[in-house]
Amino acid sequence: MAGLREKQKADRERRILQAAVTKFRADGYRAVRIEDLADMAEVSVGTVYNYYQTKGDILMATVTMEVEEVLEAGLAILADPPEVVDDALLALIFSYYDHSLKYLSKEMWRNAMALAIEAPGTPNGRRYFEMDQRLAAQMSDLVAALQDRGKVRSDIDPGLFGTLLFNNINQMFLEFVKEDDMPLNVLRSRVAAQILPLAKLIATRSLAYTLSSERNRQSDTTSVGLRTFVITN
Amino acid sequence: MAGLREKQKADRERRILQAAVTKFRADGYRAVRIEDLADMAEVSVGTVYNYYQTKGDILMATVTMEVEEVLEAGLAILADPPEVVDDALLALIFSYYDHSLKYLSKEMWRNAMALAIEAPGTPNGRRYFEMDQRLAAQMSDLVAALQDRGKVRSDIDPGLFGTLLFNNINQMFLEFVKEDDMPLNVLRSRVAAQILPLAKLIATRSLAYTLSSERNRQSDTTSVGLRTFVITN
DNA sequence: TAAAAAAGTTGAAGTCATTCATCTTTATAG
DNA sequence: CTATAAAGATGAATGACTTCAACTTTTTTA
Repeated sequence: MAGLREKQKADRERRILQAAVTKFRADGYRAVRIEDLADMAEVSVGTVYNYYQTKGDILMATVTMEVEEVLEAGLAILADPPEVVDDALLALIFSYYDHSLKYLSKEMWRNAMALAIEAPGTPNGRRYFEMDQRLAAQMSDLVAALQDRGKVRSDIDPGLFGTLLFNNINQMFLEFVKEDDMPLNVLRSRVAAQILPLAKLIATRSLAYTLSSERNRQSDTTSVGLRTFVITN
Repeated sequence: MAGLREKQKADRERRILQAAVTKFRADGYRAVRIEDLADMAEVSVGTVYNYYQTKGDILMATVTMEVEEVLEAGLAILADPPEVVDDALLALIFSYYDHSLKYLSKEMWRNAMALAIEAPGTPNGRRYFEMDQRLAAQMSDLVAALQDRGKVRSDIDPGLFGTLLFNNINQMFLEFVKEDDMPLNVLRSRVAAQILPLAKLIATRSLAYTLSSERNRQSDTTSVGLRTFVITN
């Protein structure tokens, strides 16, 4: 089965992708020419195009690689999430962010996002938005898991709330990659500031709460909800 | 003052922009070559580049034109907004949407957005995000105006809430331009579904409400806030 | 194992955005 | 009004992505 030809093909594709990850990060997606990748991968320009349809495809392949790993890491957190809702949500989100620059630079992310918006109907565009959806779904799964354990109120729709969370962190990630100077810890603290009020809103009542009056409960819930709205986005 | 040279320059720039609006809409931003614009404007390729630094600049000039008119139309609504909060917000938002395709096609919007994300630090990128901010500010102004008239609760921060609204309608607009097939009325109804619960949340209490008990008020507010969260984004 | 077919590689050529040295037009000075 | 200077227009040249007809290598057939 694994004939010579198959082996050579797999090897060439691997070398091209490896060259892309290395060069794109080092010199920037824009600055790297297909010829540079071909040279490093020891193939011709034409061969690069036998494996990837466009330069954008090569970028999207690295994005896919990155996101697959991010989803993998997310599974580990889903399997055994922290007890407290705040911690659980932030653990998943921070694991996303911490992985996000493993293969991709900010410049690469910007170009990938631009590509997806520019041509949403192409295979690349669809693929990007499909990955977004898988991430949003994982977020929803976490909310559902927390709900199963009684940590999240039962009147919350995990799918809708997960999507809301994801849209938020995605928007913040966009602002992060837009600013070359912004360090990861600024992103982290901004996200924490936004997520914590939301987490409070969906969490089941604490013991301290249960002891307080019905009227106070309502009042508290209202003010938290409102504050969250104002801070959100 | 208005020497021959000045007149010719203004005329050439006008012709180039006119050619861009026409051709970009008819054939698509991607498909139109600078040479096509030059031919239609009766100048040379080099001259196009004397007036606009890049092809993206020409696109951004049309976006600017569009948004300036949108802001202008928004001012009229701000001057005398509908009485009811729902109506006022939707009037402004729909006026944005209705104008949005006057000069630009969806394909042009996609390319402009992609451009702004890809190169946020360039004059073009900054310009795009600055226009976003002006629109968000107008949204905030409307909320403030409604608040002055006692239609919006005084504990709402108009700036933050306007930005929240804008981020939402902006995201929905992105989804609209991503789908070539989606008609404007689908966008309108999606936005209405999202905005109405928010409007209810910030509107001052109706007479019926004022007559109800404090406990009911809190309860009602909470549930509206929650429902809104679940629907939002 | 040798010939034929299939699969894959190659780099030169095509296309389009962008640049720049040269030429033309307009304004200014004498 | 002529000569000089300043401003601006021009299109051929450059550089990068992408395509494709010709060439090589691998596999299959007999």
